Amino acid sequence: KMQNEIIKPAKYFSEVEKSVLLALVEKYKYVLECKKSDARTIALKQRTWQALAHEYNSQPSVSLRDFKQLKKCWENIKARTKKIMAHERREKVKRSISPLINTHIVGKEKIASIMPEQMYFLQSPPEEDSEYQPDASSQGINYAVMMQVVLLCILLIFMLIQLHLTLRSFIKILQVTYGFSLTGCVKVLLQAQPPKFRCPLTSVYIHFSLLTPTIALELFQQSPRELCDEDKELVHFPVCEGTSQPEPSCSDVRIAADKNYRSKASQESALKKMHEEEHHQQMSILQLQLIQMNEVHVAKIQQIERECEMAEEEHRIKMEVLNKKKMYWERKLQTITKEWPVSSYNRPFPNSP
DNA sequence: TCGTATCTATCGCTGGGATG
DNA sequence: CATCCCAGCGATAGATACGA
Repeated sequence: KMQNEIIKPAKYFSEVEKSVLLALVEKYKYVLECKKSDARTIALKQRTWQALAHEYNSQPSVSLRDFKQLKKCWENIKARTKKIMAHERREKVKRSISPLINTHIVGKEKIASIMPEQMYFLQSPPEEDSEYQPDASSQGINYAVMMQVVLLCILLIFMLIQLHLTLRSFIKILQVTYGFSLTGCVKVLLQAQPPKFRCPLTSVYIHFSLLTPTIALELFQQSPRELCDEDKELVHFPVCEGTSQPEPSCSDVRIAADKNYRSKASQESALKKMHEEEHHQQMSILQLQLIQMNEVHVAKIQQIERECEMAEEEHRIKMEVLNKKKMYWERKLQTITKEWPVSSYNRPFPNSP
């Protein structure tokens, strides 16, 4: 009975045990929290959990747990965190947060950061716009961002209808003014302005404030005065007010366009200026694309490094097992040679009666 | 290629036991 | 006794295998 009590692990995970588990899950989160479920990924997850359990059990001051227990514990932690953060969000909406709830789970932001796509809609809304920083380190498809893209596309279609543009002419404008395709434009828009994901309207209107003068000149031949009014209408869309700071360059262009189109005499110089600005825009977009590419490559290298670490760990475990086996057989061989030296090979077998 | 069956991981809920 | 935690269970979704 005593032995059983010693071997039997503590029923509850202590804070130390939880922090050890959390650190290990954080370490392997790219495998464990991967949403893919094909045979290869599932097998990899299984092996990773086993490796994690091995690593966990080799830590001091933790009781022995198998990987299923650890996995379940992590699921419970996730579920609790989600529940609490959802509750917090509801409370925040009601503007009455209990301080007790806030401190209930220590490091819940850390837990949430391991599974950002699961927590996106449960996180508390930002206090100030400047505080909102999307997790740049999170990899894979962010479904929330995908939703924003879909919304953005719907919004674009509505705006096209509003401006009496056909899709074909809109794409042509994009090609003429920016020199790249519609998809490229949306992509750059999203990549260039991550803090504005929560306010797609702002981004769209900033872009349109750039586009509108060109639209008028190149396609519709409207009077600059009319266009200026239209532009102003777009720029003063209520959602933009106080939600986020517009890009300085965009703002400059907008102001420049606004001023220049008020006078017919300065139209040509304004055009030139516009083209210059557009050129600058193109260059900055290219720069952003380069930065993005750079980031992708760095992330890829980090991912490979992590995979290397895991492979090394797996290799180390295998080597340990093999060495133990080797030692076992060597010992056995020693025992046999002691009992049965080569000189006395015709002696009867020791265990035989 | 499509439809169906089977398997498995994940998630949410809940009962039972431990704890204060 | 209320609360919390662990672990079991059922529902669901996605992957895979297989036959028509």
